[in-house]
Amino acid sequence: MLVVVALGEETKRFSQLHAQIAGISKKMLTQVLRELERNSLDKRVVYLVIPPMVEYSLTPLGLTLRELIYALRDWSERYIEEVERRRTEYDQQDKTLLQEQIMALVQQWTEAS
Amino acid sequence: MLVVVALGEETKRFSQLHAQIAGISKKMLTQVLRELERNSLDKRVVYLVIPPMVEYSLTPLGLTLRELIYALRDWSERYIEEVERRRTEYDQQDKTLLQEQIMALVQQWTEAS
DNA sequence: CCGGATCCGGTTTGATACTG
DNA sequence: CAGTATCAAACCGGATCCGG
Repeated sequence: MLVVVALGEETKRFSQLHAQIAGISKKMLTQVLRELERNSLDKRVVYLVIPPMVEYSLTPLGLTLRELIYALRDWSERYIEEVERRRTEYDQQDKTLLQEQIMALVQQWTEAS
Repeated sequence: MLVVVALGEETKRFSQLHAQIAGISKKMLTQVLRELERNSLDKRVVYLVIPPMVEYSLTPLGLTLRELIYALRDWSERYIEEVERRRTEYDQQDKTLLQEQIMALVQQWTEAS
């Protein structure tokens, strides 16, 4: 998905994509690009020069999918803060419950001794 | 994702969801539902009865996400055939190449002997 | 009925080195 | 530059048993 976003409107080279997508390995990038190509979502053009040059671009089909991915990205950007806030609450709630359970155990122990 | 679609508009019980989503294990369903709950995308209501009864429903936030998921589902339904057709072509192309390579090897071998 | 806990094989991934 | 090859490590996801 990030790959489709990274491709954007333009044709890009392998190393450009690799630099643009933080933390992806060459292996994974290759794998994803090949799979997209297989599904005809992107196009791969190899120039027979030295050093090698390979360009990737979205197909018309890929472009239609990109719109949806943009919508997802916008949703994330809009709600990411709320989700993270809620998640923190949820996790702390768990922590509170755990504390209560521990306190209960301590109490039982003190009563028993 | 399928879980969000399955939840739809209504409140549903665990076993309903489990029956509705083909091939998901209880473990996975539980895991997904808990993660969604953690991100406040669904709500979990436990009734303290025997046998247990647990109901799940989408939160307002979850409802906004559901719209996007519907869009993705529609995209899939619309283009799935094209993608599969292209994929088949792509794979057969590979097979053809492989055959050519094998033929070339056979030729070399027959020439050598 | 709705899970939690544990084990366990298979897939995926990262790291590293290498190549035309 | 744009990958491929190989191996170890991490991460699932399923199967099974248990428990309120």
